Amino acid sequence: MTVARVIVDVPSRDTDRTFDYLIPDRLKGWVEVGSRVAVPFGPRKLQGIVTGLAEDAEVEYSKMKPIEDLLDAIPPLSAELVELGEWISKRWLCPLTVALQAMLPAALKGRSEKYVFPAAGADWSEEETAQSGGLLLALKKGKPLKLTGLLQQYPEQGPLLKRWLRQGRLEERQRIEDQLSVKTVQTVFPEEPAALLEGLEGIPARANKQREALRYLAENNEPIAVLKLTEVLSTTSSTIRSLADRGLIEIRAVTEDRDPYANREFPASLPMVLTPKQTIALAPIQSALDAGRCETFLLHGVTGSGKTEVYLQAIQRCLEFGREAIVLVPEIALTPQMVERFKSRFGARVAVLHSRLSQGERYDEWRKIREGRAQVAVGARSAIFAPFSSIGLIVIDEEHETSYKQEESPKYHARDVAVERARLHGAVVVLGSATPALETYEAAKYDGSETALAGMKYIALPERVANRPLPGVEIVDMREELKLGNRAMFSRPLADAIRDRLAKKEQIVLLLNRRGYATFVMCRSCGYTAACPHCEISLTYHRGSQNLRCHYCGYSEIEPKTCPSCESPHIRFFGTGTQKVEESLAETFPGIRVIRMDVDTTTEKGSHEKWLTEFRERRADVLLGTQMVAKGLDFPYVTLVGVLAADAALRLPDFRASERTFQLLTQVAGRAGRHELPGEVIIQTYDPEHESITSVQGHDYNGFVERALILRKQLGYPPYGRLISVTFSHESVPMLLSIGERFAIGMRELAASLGIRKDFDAGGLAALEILGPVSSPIARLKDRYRFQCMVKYRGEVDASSLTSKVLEEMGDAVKRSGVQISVDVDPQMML
DNA sequence: AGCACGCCGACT
DNA sequence: GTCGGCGTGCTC
Repeated sequence: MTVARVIVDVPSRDTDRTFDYLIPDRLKGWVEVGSRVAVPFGPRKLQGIVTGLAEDAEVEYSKMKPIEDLLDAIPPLSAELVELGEWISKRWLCPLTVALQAMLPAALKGRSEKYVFPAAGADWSEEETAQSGGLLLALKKGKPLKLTGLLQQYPEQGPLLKRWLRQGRLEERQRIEDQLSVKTVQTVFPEEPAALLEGLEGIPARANKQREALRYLAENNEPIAVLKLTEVLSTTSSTIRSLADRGLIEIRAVTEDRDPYANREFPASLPMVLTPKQTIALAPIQSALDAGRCETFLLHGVTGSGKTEVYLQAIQRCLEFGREAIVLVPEIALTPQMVERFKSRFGARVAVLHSRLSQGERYDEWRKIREGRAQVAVGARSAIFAPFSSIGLIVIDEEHETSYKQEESPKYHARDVAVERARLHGAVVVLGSATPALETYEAAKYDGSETALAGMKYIALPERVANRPLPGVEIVDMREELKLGNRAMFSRPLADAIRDRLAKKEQIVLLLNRRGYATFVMCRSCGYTAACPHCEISLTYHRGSQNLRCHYCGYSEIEPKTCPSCESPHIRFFGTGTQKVEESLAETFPGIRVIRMDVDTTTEKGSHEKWLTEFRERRADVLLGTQMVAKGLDFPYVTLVGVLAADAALRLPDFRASERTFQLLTQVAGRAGRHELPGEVIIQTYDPEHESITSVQGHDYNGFVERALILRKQLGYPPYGRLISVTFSHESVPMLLSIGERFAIGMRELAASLGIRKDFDAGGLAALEILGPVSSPIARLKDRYRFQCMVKYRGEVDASSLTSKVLEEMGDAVKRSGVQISVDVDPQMML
């Protein structure tokens, strides 16, 4: 007898295993690995995913319950994606259901809903019916009604409802419901014109609208949406329905895709002639595709070197073999401009997945992929789970971007998932960047790398297309500016350059590197700084709402007029926000047209695109923003890039701070002079000697990275050592410390018992080290104190499974203590 | 994660 | 006596 192994959708350690269910006869042959099912689980009903079919059950038959329902005719996940999910859950230590859930579009995250029904055989007296004030009548109609809805509609009847439920005269039944279904449109299918004209005779003389409709349909003899038809004829749907009753037309519900790009045209584009360098870069990728070899390439190409065209032609090749391709792009760079390049080349074969689509739109794009109507998926991080069946190529553009690591569970890195998924499909991976992550670069350049990326091939694209030069970079020492008496936000060289571009009607991109430099409030008399009462974080000033807000928990308070501590009126807002820069620009350069892009101006759907279009059409002189102006934009008239506060993020307590700064500066510098007009970059800093800044000047990626790698090796940081951070949080510190200590001791003991000693390799790196517990960089969050342990280990140690073993052993004690534990394997942000 | 079961305090 | 507080344990 076949049973289904099911992972139920309960994200906890206790339930992170399969449960066996009988497959009822009516579902035989339909339930497959990857099927989404509704199953009874204890007293409730849950959604689950079938991860296996087996002949023998793990539990005795009497205990086993049948699957109650199959939620989709075609399984939303393939066996391959289920396998990938299992790999993710092991690699990043999360419950399997969390990994599987991440692969489903939000529309399929079924929720269990409860409905109230009259129980079979129950009846009510007339008096009771009257007493219920209509509630009972509504229930007896048989429509599913939710308890919460009933309470809202009949607020007086709470006690009555409760009594009848308790007496069993009313009962609750659960259903698993999708958050949304396929969109359908009522559509008119007319008969042949001749039949329609014949039908005219049978229509009463006074039914003018029906005649009109018939004549219209005889002339335009094709299916049309009911809504559209009523609009064209300025009539109502009852007219149309009458025609249907006469059998002259048929009305059917037709599924319709919500195409987010429906109103846009994409002129077809043909493959461009590659430069000799591009041809050389493409060759090894193509030969791997031709031979069906499963290989990973790092395509290291400077900004403006034409990486995208290389991707496009590799995809072309992949499609010629009848295989599919996934392209990952950082969310922020997934602009219409980017999408257009893919749509122009591959037309309707492209599906686009990103977070600015509505849930419904995303579901439709997802279905296009699963049903084989699209062969290319372009999207942000989660597009790596696109439900293709035969992937030939996975491209990750700007592979160094931190947004490829998901910060919530499952805390996966799309780059690592891509390599694993490619392995399962025998596909080629291309990682592209002007500033590859150190991990990637090391794996591509050196044999014997121990990272998950080891064995990668390195391809360089060191020149811009058409021999365009990389922009000149000038570094301005802001301390000198101060000495010369310039206390403004803009140094003299930058101000001069801005004036020059305004005169020439060229465009400017200004980057305010604001990470670690948030606008905080400080009293100049006593040094008081406004901090969140729930988190150990300074509050950020928001001018629009005139309040102070905590970016972590959302707490807000009104801006203080005097210092809450010493009552001095000299309380000031420090730091430089984009708003302040905008004001300063307006003062310094009267008449300047500025587009400001930051979280405040781009939250609205579509606003991001709107601003960029406006800038492209040269309706503004300056594009001012944070990180988001640095990524992937390509505007021909931008000839000046200015960076304010280049060093702001350098002092963050994160070993990747200088790598990040270098990458950001190089990327933003790359926005200048990408077309005919040459570009110039001016970087303002208080730390002009810092390597991450000076290296940008010489466009010296390799030099910067080689030096950075030496440092990483000395300190045992990635890519040489690897990290797992384990964060403990609780309202009380002693509890935290005791659990944290137990974890650290548990890890050391387990490692020792397995013969993993704190022995050092040739580079002086310990095989496994447990640091902490120490207070987290964010010491308190939402009223919970936070401590963390860092597991630092060499690649050959399977520290993930050690960690998971120790945490499992501690399970009961942890549960009783109420301490929350969060594990981050390969953390990208140390904050 | 829920949800039931179970064992203790403050009310009709 | 009973309503309801939340500790503990299970879910095929």
